[in-house]
Amino acid sequence: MARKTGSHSEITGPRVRAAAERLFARHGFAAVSMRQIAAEVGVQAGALYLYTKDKQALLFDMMDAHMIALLDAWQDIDPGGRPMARLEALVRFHIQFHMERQEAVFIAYMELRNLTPENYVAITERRKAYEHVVEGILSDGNTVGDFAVEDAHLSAMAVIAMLTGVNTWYREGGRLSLERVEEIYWDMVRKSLVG
Amino acid sequence: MARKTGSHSEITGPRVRAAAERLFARHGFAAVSMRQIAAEVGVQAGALYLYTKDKQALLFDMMDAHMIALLDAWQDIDPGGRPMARLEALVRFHIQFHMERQEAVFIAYMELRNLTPENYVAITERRKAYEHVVEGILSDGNTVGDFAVEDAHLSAMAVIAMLTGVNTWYREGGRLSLERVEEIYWDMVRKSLVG
DNA sequence: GTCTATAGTATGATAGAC
DNA sequence: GTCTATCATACTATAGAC
Repeated sequence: MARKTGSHSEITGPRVRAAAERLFARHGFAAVSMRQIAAEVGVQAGALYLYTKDKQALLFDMMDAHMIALLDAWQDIDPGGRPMARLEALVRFHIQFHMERQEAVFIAYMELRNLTPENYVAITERRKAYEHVVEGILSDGNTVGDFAVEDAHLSAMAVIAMLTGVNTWYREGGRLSLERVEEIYWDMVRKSLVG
Repeated sequence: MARKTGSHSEITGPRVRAAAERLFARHGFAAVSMRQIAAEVGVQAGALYLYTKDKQALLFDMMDAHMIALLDAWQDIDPGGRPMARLEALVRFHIQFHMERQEAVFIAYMELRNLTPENYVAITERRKAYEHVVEGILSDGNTVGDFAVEDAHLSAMAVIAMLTGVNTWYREGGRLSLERVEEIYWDMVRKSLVG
């Protein structure tokens, strides 16, 4: 019992980050005030600075955590083996991971321009690392004959844009289950990459 | 010579809209002040209200004009005839149109959440009209045997996301000409939609 | 048509009481 | 750890001079 009564650092910290993520996703980083975030958490504006250096750090930390989570999760799931099998796993993983974190994904795409130059570089590096994963699978697939793409980088960008686009239109409880969506997207992706 | 000396309404109005578009695209609607727009144009902040009702109207008007331009331009270009030919025309048109108006496209996607509820509905209706164009071509293509898609709406959304994604990575003077990019994207789109 | 001045309010961040 | 109070600054929009 070394901790003081009334110390909620481990509870309030995550709540601040969650509130900021929700509000940034809904209204945009620039449109949200520290007072709004504080109100959502149930503390005063000044108290937020116990959990974050400033508003910029709040944004950067959540974007960086998101990108790291994306890269780590793929590392864990990557089945290895044939490029065709790896890409199918990636398509399903990408759709699931992005649908489960709609708010973080939204922020990661929309708020790049609100990062300081150094923070922008850091996040862009992480994004490139993910794009490189996809590009690598397509290149390998070209080599072993699983795919026949003219330009692995272009095709990687096309595939990523297509998959992330699910977030903009899919709504739970609609006509199609997410599993069905994964199925059809994988079918489209596969066909688009073979001779 | 009915106009007063010093009257520049027809000149300043468009300059205000152009400056706003440039600044909103670069920094985001919420992050841009009326003072910044005025400075860019070379007038005082108060003078902007001669050319727009308020900041919201500035945003809505540019988004609405963009969506109308998109729909009108396709109407003019649509070759009719077989769905396969129409879709190829649309793929090339979409890439070209969106690449030529990067700032307007960026705003149309990013600033939806900064529209008032009524304005949001209006823009969303225009967007749906465009999506309906693509979906219609795919449905017709299913009927006449040009395409074999399981769900025309899903495939329309997938195609649109893929094509608009070009804006996020293509840079003029890079490895590939835009014509080459159109070629490869059309190849991917076509293959993804046939048996 | 554009200016200056200003009303009224909100902002990010900090200092110091408890 | 959280509060209140506050600094210094910025904001949108309007009024009224020219």
